[in-house]
Amino acid sequence: MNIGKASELSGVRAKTIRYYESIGLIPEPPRRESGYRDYGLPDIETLKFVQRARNLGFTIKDVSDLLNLWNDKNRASSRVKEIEGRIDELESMRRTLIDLSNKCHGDDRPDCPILDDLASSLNGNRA
Amino acid sequence: MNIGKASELSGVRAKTIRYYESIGLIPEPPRRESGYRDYGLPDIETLKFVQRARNLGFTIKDVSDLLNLWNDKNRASSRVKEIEGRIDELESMRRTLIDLSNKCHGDDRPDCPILDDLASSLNGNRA
DNA sequence: ACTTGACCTTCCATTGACTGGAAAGTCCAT
DNA sequence: ATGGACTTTCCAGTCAATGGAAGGTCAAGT
Repeated sequence: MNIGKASELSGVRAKTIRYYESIGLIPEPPRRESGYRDYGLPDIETLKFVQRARNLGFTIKDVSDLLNLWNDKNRASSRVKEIEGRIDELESMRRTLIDLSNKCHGDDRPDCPILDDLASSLNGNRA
Repeated sequence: MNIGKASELSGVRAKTIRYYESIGLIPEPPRRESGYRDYGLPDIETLKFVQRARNLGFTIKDVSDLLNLWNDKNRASSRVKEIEGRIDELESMRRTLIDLSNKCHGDDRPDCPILDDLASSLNGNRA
């Protein structure tokens, strides 16, 4: 598939995919006759993983290490699934906090209702 | 206290503290006769908060919003304590993953013992 | 009083991780 | 065969720091 599709499926901008390739974080995909990059489904998984780790504030170096680990151990250890699950949780909490700050912006009431949303979302994650 | 002490207590580099001040993320502290910045304990709390949020991948803009929220609602809502607790969890998980990738570096065994550490640390967080 | 070394100041340059835009090539539907 | 949406490379700009130079301050030691 073309870079545009890969971008759409992975959630990583085409520009950023090329950048990740340029710094060696992800491997160079094969090219078509035209010179267009050609990605497969495993590449999408890798890109998603990178995306999630970067969103959580890991550096490119960190991600590179995590990626090696993930490639080595993935499909061999079910614990990697746990790591992924945890990353999912981190992400959703992060988003919750961002929503919180966006929606509550300018709302000075000490009992801002978004805090209720947050509370239930947090309970949802924990329970 | 001087910027060095503030840096030590907050975990934010002196350089970065000045930078945060320069972009208006944190207020300008009073100066001594010498021109030295003079910080108090509440400033340390603010810096710690900023530090934690930045480590989790929030942008400066996000942090600025979260900081407002935190200032407004803090000491008024116990739910902010929940947010803080969650941020603590996020941080420790993040560190666990970084340790994982550092320590397992070069270790190809499919049963890398660090994964055991991770598993128990994750269980510790969940239970 | 003077020196030494660790601190502080500002300012400017550089880094890391993108992001935007130009200029040009490719693909495909009308 | 033409228009529009894709793709390519390359170079410049942004954001969030970080490094380093040049110089001022402070407390301790001699």
